[in-house]
Amino acid sequence: MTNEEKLKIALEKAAASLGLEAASNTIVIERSRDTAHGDYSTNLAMRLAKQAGKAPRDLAALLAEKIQEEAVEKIEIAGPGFINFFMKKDALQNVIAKIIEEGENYGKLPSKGKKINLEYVSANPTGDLHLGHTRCAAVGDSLARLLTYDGYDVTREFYVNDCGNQIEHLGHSIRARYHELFGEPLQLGDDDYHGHDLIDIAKSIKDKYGDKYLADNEESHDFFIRYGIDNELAKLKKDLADFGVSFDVFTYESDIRKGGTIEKTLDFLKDHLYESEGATFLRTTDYLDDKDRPVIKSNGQPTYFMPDICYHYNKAARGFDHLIDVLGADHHGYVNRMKSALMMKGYPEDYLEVTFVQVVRVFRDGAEVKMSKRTGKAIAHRDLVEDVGVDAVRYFFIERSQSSHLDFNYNLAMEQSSSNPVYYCQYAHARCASLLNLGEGIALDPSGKGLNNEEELSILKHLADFSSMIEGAARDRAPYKVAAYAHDLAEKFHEFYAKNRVIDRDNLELTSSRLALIKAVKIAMENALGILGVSAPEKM
RNA sequence: GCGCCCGUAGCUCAACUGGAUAGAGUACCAGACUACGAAUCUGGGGGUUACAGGUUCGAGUCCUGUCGGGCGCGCCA
Repeated sequence: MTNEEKLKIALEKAAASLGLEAASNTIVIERSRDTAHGDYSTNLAMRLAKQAGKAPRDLAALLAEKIQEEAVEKIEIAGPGFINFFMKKDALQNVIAKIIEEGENYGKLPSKGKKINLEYVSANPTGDLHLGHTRCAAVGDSLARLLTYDGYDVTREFYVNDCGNQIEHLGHSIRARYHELFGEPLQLGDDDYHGHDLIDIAKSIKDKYGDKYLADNEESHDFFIRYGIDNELAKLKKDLADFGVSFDVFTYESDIRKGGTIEKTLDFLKDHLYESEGATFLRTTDYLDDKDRPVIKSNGQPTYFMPDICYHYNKAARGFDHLIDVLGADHHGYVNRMKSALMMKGYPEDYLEVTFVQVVRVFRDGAEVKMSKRTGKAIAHRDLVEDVGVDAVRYFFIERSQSSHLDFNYNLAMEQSSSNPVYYCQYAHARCASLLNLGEGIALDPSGKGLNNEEELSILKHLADFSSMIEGAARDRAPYKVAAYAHDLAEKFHEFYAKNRVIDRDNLELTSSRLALIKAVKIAMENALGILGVSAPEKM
C-alpha cells in the first residue's frame, strides 16, 4: 500500500470518529512541494469546515489528534488549515531493495485485465511522414508503453486508408511520373501529389517492368495504385521502425470493405438514415452531434465517414474494453459523430476516447513552413530524425503536454540538439553506470542504512513516487509527465553527485549503501526513459 | 457568424485538475574540476498569469464579457 492510500484511510477514520462524512474521493493527499510542509499534505479540514461548523485550523487540529498511522512521524497544522504529514524515514529506505529486486519491472502495476485498442499515426500511404505525424507517433507509442506499464493489455493499431480519392490521385501521380520518364510532358493536377519521392517510385517501376504499364487500361490503373500503396506503406513502416515505433495490427480499409460490410452496416443503421438532395444522411444529432452527417454521396459513393464507422465497429467487435484514437487536433469535429455512430450500436458514450495531439507549427529560416503533402513542401519526419537523432526528437515531442500548441523552430532544434534535456537524463544514467563499474567488487547494501542527508532523502522520495507517477500519467494520458519525472530524477542525482563522494575505500559501509542507491536510480531512469522510447546508454 | 483548443519570464513550456512564496529548460551575468565523467554543480537578474468583472477561506486553474492566435464548420479525407 502506498503512503497516499494509508493516509487516506487514516483520514477517513479520523473524520468518521468526529461524526463527519468524508467520502474517500473527496480526500486529496498531495506531495508537499516545499519540504518545510512535510512529505504529504491534505486540505481536508478546509473542505469539511462548513460541514463541521468549525474554523478550518481548529478542525485540522481535531483531525490531527485522531489520526493513527504508524508510518507518520509527526503532523503539523499550517497556513489556512493544511494538515502536513512528516513520514518516518525507514519506510522510505526500503524502496532501494524493492527497486533492485524488481529491476525492469519496478513501477509496473498489476494487470487490470482490460484490453485497450490504441490507434495512432494512421498516415495515409500517399507520401512521407511530416512533423505532425512525428508528434502523434511519439505520443502514441509512449502512451502505449505507459498504459502497458499501468497494467492494461494494449493493442497498437495502424489504419491504412487504401481506398478513395487520395489513393486515385496517388496512382495517377505515379503514372504521370512514369510517363515523364519516357519523355512525355508531366501531367499533374492540383489534387495530385507533387512530392519528388514519387519520381523514385516511378523509376523503380521503369527499372523492373520497362514500358509494360504505359498503356492506359484498367490493369495499369490498378497496378500503379497497388504499387504506390505498397511502396509508400513500406516507407512509412521503415521510418516509424527507425523511430522506435511499432504496431501490433495493420488494418486495411480495403479489407474492412470486403464482403459487403458497408451495405450490411447501412442496413443495420437504416432506422437512423434519411435521404436529402440525393445523398444519405446519418442522424448523429440524435446523439452527440450538432449536424447530421452524409454517409452516401449523391453519386452513390460512400463518404470517408462510412467505412470509418465500419472500421470502428470492427474494432469494437474484436472485444476491446476501450478504444483510444490519437488524432491531430484538426480532427476534433470528428469525435462526436463517431461516438454517435458507436452509440447507435449500443456502446456507451465513453467507449471511444479521442486524445488530441495539437498541431505543430514549424518555423524555418524565420518563416512558417506550411504542411502540405501535395506540394511536397512540408518538412519530412525522416530528415528531422536524421539531423537531430531519435532520442532528442522523441524527447522533444514528448516533453510537453500534447494538448498544448507547439511552435517548432527547426534551426533552433538543430543548434540545440546537443543541449536537449534528454542528454541531461541520459548523462545521469551513464554516470550511474560509471560509478557502478568503479565500485565493482564492493557489495551493494540495499538496506538504505546511513542514507540520511538531504540529497539522499530527496532521491529516495522521488524513487518511491514512481508508481504513483505512472498511475497519474496513464490516467491523464500524459506521457510528458514521465519525461518530467526523469528530468527531476536526473536533477536530484546530479545534485547529490556534486555534493557527495560515492566511492570511499575508507568507509565501505556508506559506500555500499550509496552504490545500492545509485543502482536504484539507474534502474528507475532506465524504466522511465524506456517508456519514452529513449535509450539509456552506459556511456556517452 | 457558430463550435473546439489556447494566451503564464526574452523564447519553448510546467504548475499534481481549486491550495501555501507561480516553477523548469533555454538565453544572459557571475562563480566551481591536481578525488568517483564539467553533457555537471552553485548563485543572480527576469512575472499585474492577455484584459475587466464574478464565485469563496483561497483563482493561473471555475463562471461571464472583451481582445488576440490556431483549428474545424453536412455529399474532401
